[in-house]
Amino acid sequence: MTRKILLTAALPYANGAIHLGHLVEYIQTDIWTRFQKMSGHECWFVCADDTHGTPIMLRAEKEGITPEQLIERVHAEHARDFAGFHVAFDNYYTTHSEETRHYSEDIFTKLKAAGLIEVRSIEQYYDPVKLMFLPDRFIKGECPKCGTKDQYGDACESCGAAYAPTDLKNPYSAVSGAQPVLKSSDHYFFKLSDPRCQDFLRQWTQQEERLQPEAANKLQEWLGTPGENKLTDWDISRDAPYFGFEIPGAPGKFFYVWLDAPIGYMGSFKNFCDKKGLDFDEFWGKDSKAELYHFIGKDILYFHALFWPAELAHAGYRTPTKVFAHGFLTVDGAKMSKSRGTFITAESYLTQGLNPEWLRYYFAAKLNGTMEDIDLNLDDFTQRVNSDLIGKYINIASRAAGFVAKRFGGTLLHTHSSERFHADLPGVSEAAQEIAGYYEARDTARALRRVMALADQINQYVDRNQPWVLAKQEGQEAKLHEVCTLLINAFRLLTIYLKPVLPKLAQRAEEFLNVAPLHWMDAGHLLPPAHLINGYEHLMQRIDPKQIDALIAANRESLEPTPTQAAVPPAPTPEPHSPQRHAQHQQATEDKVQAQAGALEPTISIDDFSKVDLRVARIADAQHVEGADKLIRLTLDLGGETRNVFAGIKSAYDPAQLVGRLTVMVANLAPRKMKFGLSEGMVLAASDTDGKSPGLFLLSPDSGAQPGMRVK
RNA sequence: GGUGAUGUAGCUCAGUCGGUUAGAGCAUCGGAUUCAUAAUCCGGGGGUCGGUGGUUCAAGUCCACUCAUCACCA
Repeated sequence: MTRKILLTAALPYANGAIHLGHLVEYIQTDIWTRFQKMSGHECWFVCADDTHGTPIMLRAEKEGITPEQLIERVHAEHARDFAGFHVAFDNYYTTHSEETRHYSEDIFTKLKAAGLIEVRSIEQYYDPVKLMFLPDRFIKGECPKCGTKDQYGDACESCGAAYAPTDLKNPYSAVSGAQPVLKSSDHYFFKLSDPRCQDFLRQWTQQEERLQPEAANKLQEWLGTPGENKLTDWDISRDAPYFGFEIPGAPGKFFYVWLDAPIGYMGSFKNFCDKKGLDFDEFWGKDSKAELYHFIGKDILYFHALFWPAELAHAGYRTPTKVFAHGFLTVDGAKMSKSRGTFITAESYLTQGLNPEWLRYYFAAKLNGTMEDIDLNLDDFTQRVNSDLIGKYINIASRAAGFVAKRFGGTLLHTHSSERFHADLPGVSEAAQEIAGYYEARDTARALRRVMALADQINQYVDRNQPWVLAKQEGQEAKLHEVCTLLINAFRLLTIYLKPVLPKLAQRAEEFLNVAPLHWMDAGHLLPPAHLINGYEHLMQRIDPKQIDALIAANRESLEPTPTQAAVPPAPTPEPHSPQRHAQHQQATEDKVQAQAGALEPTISIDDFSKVDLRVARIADAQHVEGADKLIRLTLDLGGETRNVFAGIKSAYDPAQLVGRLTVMVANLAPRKMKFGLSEGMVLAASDTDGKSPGLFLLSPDSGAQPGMRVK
């Protein structure tokens, strides 16, 4: 029976490069798609760039381009990276499309008609300089719990406390540095707390095989017991300025990016239907019989297993058949790290000349359909790929091909060899069904273990029959021909089993075997008698450990700010939103630790330190410097003495907001003549050591300090 | 802090309903082999199954506690 299947992978955010962490998901989904297509089902795999939200808007602004230009450029980069790893989407679209707008408005309107949308006034931090409301991740300040400075508005990276941005002490805007003010505004909410949603989700999430058991547990936790009403309403609007879709009938209000992101699945598929002449409603209509699967990272389970099905169900659409969540990727047992060179982008992997199918194979060998994290162990990666793919699988073709070409003119045995095959290599063709079951269950690790066990069995067969001995013996021609024919057939079967994982290699193998593209069904028969194969060319190179070293080195080097990067400071870490954001967040935390621990200056004595005369200074005046890009002219009051200092802090501070505040300066620094005048000292400010993380932060003494006090 | 997971050989992982002496691949050591781009085959060594306690005729598996790691807490 032909199934109708629609698959999605999570939408990557149009604000950064695809990296190895992303690829876990796209490769996993691609393997499943290819398996279903090979099995003869009607299967479509759609995805899109997730293009809306504050981070995109600000990033474009910093680059001096429009958001549309930014997302178009990133779309091309993403599409290139995915193609490079043989991730074969049927449609790779964008959420910034008329289709996605249409379904966003449609779903919103229907939810509103159902009484599930409510307008409520909420108070939020507002940046008075930038004239915009600030998302949590764009407000920084001191952790209300442990006092650590420069923490984001949602959680403390030092003590792990979670809180509201309004809880932060001494908050400031990560966009302008200004102190935010509280301002109220009307927001639209999706009433997830409505009994209809709670009841629906309680039933939907616990349905058999809807979610993985671990995920269902997690949902149970979020939902609470019946009557507990743990779900709260979801804020789905954002105020202008915002890059996204304006809400119909609500000027200046936009759909929150997380509302239209999953709707982008529909938008992409609608766009595909229009190009292909497919019936959209057959897949998304309320009574659709088609299967709909979302592959996601475990971090966005909340959105896909709560908001999304609740929205769909109450807007008159079908809900997902299943949601498959996977874990995160670690490299050598640790979070990906730029300083260690393990934050590896898809692009660098490819430009370093590594074969994408190595990674596809390794990920597949690790993925088992659960939410567990998977580790890319670089030594294991090298050994496993070399041993499994080259030593075991490809070697089978290589061992037989020479004899077939030299002794039999490339022709296989002229008689049917099926009986002999099943007797000498029992189970090799029968394993097709078992392996298919593992693929279906997304347990590719088990599927590949099974395939490699078959490869071992086949290599043992070679050693038992010693074709190189037969080749030298009189009258053993027929036996040699038979052994080689069996081997070529065995190789063909393994190629079928590996094809979802290794599409490109399988294609080359098909050329060698001189056969049409292989389908799963083809495992049911062998090559015909007297089949002619082509000359063997080595199908895949081994991984040279030096290539891995070079890859790590290249990704470590990329930390050095290039001219382009220096001109375009990266945006603050955006709101948690997608696997990519999660990874960025991980990496930011990790690098902070690395910078502190790794890049310290050599030890100095207390006497050395005493030579630096640090003083508390009051900023008496601050002025823009005509003709200077980075400088602000500060007049510093040292309690009786004033100094003129040029500080390179224009990127982070507005002169007006500096006047009156206290800071710390080096009072005995040799005066320096600058283009704009004499600078008599320097003020102290913190910034990221590698210039990668944004922001520049002037030091301030605690209250009570007076201008002129010595800092020691 | 609460919750959900994970912890088995040097590394990466299997281990079903509790049931023989806990398995595989890789790595390592010894041997064989030379068709195959040093690829293959045979064999050996390597484990207090995170820890403690309990249930049981029997625990990697079930229970309690505990330690470590990861994630989530909208």
